[in-house]
Amino acid sequence: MGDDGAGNLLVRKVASVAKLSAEERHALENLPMAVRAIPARQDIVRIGDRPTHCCLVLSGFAFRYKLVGDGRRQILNVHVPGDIPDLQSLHLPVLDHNLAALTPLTAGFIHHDAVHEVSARFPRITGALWRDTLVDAAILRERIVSIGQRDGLTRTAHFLCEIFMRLAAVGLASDRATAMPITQVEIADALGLSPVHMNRMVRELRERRLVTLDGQRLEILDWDALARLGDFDPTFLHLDPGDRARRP
Amino acid sequence: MGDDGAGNLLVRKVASVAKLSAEERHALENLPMAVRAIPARQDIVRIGDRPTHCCLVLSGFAFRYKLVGDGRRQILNVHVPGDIPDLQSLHLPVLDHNLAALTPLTAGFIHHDAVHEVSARFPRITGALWRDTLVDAAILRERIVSIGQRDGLTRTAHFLCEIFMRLAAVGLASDRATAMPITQVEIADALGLSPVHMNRMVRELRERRLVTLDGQRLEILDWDALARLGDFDPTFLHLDPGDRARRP
DNA sequence: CGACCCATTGAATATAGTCAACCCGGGTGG
DNA sequence: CCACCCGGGTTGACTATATTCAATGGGTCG
Repeated sequence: MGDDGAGNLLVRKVASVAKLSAEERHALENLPMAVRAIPARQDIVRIGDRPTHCCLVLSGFAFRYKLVGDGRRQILNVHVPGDIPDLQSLHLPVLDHNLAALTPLTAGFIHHDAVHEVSARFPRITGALWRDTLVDAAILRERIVSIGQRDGLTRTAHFLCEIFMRLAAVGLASDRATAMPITQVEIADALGLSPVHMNRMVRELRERRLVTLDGQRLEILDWDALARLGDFDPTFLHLDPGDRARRP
Repeated sequence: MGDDGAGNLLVRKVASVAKLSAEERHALENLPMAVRAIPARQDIVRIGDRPTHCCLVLSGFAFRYKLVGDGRRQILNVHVPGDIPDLQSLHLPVLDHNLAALTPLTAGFIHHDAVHEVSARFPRITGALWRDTLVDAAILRERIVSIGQRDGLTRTAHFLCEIFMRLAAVGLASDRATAMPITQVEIADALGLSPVHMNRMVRELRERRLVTLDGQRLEILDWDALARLGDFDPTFLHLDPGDRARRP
């Protein structure tokens, strides 16, 4: 039941939207949750599945992806601690994409029934969860814009800004650096670029002294220049003012 | 209050998810709704706005889009009658994209308060509306896959399949044809292709005798071949079995 | 040590973008 | 009534961004 962080991530997420009553907080903290460790690169749920649980990322990164006819992979979104990547399975019974661990992961699995129950008792919790899926959609929209209209370099800069801000919003980034255990191949698959081209874009950003990125750690050397180059406007993240203040 | 179709579109959408009680049906049918006609190409709400109403498309097409730094436009999704394109404004107060009429449009505007109220009284209506935003997100995910991984021809074929099926699902397509008043420039902006290239893709589909498309009407000449070419699997539309049966 | 994954780089190629021109139909105004 | 204009569609020619192919090096882990 992990009160050492597990429930708190949920409480925090919901509390960032609506002030919680003691009752609501109690209900969230006591949601029955099965905590599991998942090795890197392992699928958690697959396209076509009918999940019975929601998956709350406790530590590590997860990602969702789809494969196309000729075997190529598109990564849809990367998920950081505090995210509930498959929340949509509450109302869309069959999964239309895969969810996998990007790094070694600990995740809490909460039965749909339990979520429905809390949600029925506390409308504001429903609202907060719904909102969470809407922010996910907003991120998807911005990704469409990036892939559809921005060139490789802009796209890459934008992505790094986005991930950095999302990590900062959950307290996982320092002023200018954060753990970022994601390979170039994976970023490439997320941005619709080839791995080779991705590598060149990363090199370019490095040579321009905007970031360092080594597969384990992302360091922002010049946030303003990076955001300008990446055409990055954080509105789409719908961060609350408190989180937004944490901008580097 | 338009019982001549207006409320019914809502009733139908919700009823396709959960069997409605007489009470629920009554509440939906009597949602106060301001019906307005909007000329083609006019913005309805803009990025940065804080909408107070939700917009239900009654007839005509709408679309959502974003502009990037250098003026290019990315169309995020096209909306058909029955859609509520800005439902997310219920929980995300500031809009992160624009909504506009693609064709002359009639739309019903329902105050957020009214939606919240019905939603508070009838959890299944909440669920159905939430679900609606989730299907929108599923469409966005598939769009990411298309733009990120599929070449121009595949992408175009996929898009035509998608739109056709969505129109068929709301009864707006015959066996093999449907009204489709969308220009090539708009399809191009939706798929992240240049207008010139879009034109060539349309020509190619026409020359292969898969579709005819003239800016007013889409006719499917060979659904199976088109779906195969477009790598189209309708799972992501999350249509209910009844609608799915209407496959051409 | 060898296998493997990831990063890196050069060279050739391809898909898609840009530029520019032309056509057509419909609406407008002289 | 006809000339003009405008939006949308169409096409050719050229260019560019990004992909593919191929090869190499550096870690890490059995």
